[in-house]
Amino acid sequence: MFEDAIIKNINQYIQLNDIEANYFLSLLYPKTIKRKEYLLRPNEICKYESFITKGCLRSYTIDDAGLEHIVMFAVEEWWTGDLYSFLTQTPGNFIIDALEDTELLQISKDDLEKLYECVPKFERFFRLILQNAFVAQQQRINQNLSFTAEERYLHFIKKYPQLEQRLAQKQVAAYLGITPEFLSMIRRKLARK
Amino acid sequence: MFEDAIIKNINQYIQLNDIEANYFLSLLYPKTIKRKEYLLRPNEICKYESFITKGCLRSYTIDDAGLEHIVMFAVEEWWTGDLYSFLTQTPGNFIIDALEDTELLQISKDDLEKLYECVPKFERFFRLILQNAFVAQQQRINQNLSFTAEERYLHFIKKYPQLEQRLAQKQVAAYLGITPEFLSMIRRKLARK
DNA sequence: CGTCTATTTGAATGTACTCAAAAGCGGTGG
DNA sequence: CCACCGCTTTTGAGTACATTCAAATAGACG
Repeated sequence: MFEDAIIKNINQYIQLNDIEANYFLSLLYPKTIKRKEYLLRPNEICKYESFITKGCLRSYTIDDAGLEHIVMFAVEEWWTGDLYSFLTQTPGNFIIDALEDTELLQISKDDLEKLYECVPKFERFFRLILQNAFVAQQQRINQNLSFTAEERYLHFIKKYPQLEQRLAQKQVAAYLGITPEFLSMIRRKLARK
Repeated sequence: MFEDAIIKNINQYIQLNDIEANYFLSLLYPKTIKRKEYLLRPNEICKYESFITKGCLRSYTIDDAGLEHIVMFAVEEWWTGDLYSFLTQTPGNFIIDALEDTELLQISKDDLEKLYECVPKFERFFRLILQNAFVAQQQRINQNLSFTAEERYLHFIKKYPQLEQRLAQKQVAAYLGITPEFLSMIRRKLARK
């Protein structure tokens, strides 16, 4: 059951009894999206935070020149969404679409607020999730400031070895902040060694 | 009183009664550090998260070439610390020092855990703080990917107009991810318009 | 199998860096 | 109060990392 995965995941952070777990599950909407379909279209309001049970998504922007820049990937056991848009319920900056056929469990802002009221332990759960995400982002910012493109690439494949297999190089380049051509050159150079 | 500032700040997010507020205040250690002194030395374990009542700090790394890269500034009403080091109580990656004479209120990890137990509302408080920090970081990552140095500079002075006044250009450059020389060129070019 | 997209390769270009030196600024002590 | 010292900022020339544009090749999907 897809519901098992999310409860198991949550139990790594907080302890839920059956009533709490079932209440939480009752708030979730399952959704499937196919590869290349949108979870969040440009300028759309983000109505749900989504927990991924299967598949892979990217959150990205498109700049004035039409180039895509990937802010995050999300795979199984990760939460995704445009948090700013979700919190403010105003149109966001990010676009989210599927890089693989994907299955999600979604929770709306109202239901999440209710959940915080009824089961305050979830405040803790999402605080812990956010702490981890904050630390990871801070490290990424530091790397973007400190590392060359080649160093960032080497760090990426070391940190997420399984993820690189699932992604087109183009997507990796858009995440690292370089052009696909330059990533291709970096890989050629590394392969010659 | 410096204690007023932090309670006022917290009351913007959660409602504390006097008992809760006083309990929280009892867990805080005041500290002052002078300009150029360290809050966190290289490879030191981060024992406290710190709320700034006066002054300005920077969290940064030094790369192999000896260059400094600033991950965040922190001024009045902000929390700072090396969250990874604080959570794991292992040596961290960041160095924190004061850019101005600074006054802080510090809380230890043990006391913070106690606080979460005794006053669970603080789970909510720090979740909300982290949400905001997460959103801000995500936007910064996107800008580092999408914008030129000039665009990043213009965005920075627009977003933190009062902060630029307090910082040496060198520090701004280390935050934007460029050399001081190049920031100087950007400013000259902008001034000519 | 054919079409469309991703990847590779190369040449020319641009953005930002390095190194070096001069000028400016702020704090401190005489 | 001025002079000096150290650090920051400015300026310029040469360089390196990464991009752009274009074309060829490879690969994925219907």
